[in-house]
Amino acid sequence: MSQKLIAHIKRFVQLTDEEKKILEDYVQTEQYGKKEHLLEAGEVCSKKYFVVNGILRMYNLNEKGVEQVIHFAIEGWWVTDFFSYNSGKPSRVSLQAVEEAEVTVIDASLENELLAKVPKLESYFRQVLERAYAASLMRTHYIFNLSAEERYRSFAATYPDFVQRVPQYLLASYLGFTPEFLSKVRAKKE
Amino acid sequence: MSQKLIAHIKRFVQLTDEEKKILEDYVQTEQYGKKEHLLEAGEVCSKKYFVVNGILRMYNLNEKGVEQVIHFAIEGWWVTDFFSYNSGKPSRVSLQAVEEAEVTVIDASLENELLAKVPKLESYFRQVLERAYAASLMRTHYIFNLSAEERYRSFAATYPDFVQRVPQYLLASYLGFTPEFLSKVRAKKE
DNA sequence: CAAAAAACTTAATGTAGATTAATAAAACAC
DNA sequence: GTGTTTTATTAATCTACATTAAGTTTTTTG
Repeated sequence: MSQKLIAHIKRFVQLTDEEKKILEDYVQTEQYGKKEHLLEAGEVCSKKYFVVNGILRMYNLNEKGVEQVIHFAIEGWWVTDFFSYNSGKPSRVSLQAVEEAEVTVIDASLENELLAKVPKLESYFRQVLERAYAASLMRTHYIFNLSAEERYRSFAATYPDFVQRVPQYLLASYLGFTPEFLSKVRAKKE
Repeated sequence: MSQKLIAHIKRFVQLTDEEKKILEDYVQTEQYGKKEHLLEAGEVCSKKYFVVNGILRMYNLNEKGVEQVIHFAIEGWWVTDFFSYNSGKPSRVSLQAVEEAEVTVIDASLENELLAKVPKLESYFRQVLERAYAASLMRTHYIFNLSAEERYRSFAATYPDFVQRVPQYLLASYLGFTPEFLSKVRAKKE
């Protein structure tokens, strides 16, 4: 198991060596190539993914058949479709590696057992979710209060490296406008 | 303490009578009149609120000084500003009762103690957050994939009662368009 | 219940960003 | 390294919704 997950957990709760060992028994590492899918819409999402390296995107299709990026996950983020994961129903979203990615995985069938053995992880996941939820609310706020151009400039200023790593049409989709528009904005002045 | 919180918790974890008693020692009930503030931007948000009755809104001011509704909380929802709550820094959002509201409150200074005594609540809050987070991601998806008019119609179809209870200009703000536009949409056909 | 404030409506005008379409440049595959 | 696919650019036209502003209805308050 990657040390990155251990390091991440350490920022929220302190595990004993014993607990770390137990954790290692319950997670696996997986590798995905560029554009490979971790989950396709229609399948049940039975795993939670921690991104060790690379970038994932969660997306789905709108009525017009256009792919809409709901979310990016980068190093140090957890992703899953909680709707599907918790209900066992087929997912309506897909999860794909934008670039080559390494992930640490926990399976739904094992999670409760793990959490029972290492209750500190309940606290860890709760805290991680608090941050993710707060960030998601803030994103909504930005969507409504910034123009498309402002959204791009503010995002690019906050995540300059990320903006370089990800294809422009995916970034445009994530920020809620067209690639053509992003192209125009970039032409103006970087 | 209201039975509604107990009932809500029961949907996620099973508390013993002993645990319920402990919980009661750590929470309080508060009552807020219409338009009364639970939290004002600039203050530190040191509480988590569970809505027993009524409607709360979380909002902040954009650069133009216009109030933007970030979130509504109705019966059975928890709200807080996690940024402020977890960091102790002043909040940038306000929390206000839209209509007379009764809330069950837990204080930040007591929460860890309570969670230590009743670890099941870690699990409860984790599960509640998973839902809230998933809902927030879905909202983002709707914002980008539905037109303003579709967003209103879909929201009104899903929450017909809520749409009646809340002033139109707040609903418009929450859905990300102007009250004038909502007025026009409603005039067309309900 | 009268006056003031708050919330809602209507209509004219303006604009950010979508759409379409065609071309160009990268990235990929054999 | 040449052909093919994927991604990015540019420009003309179009539209959903914002803005402004004036008027109306509803709610609140003393």
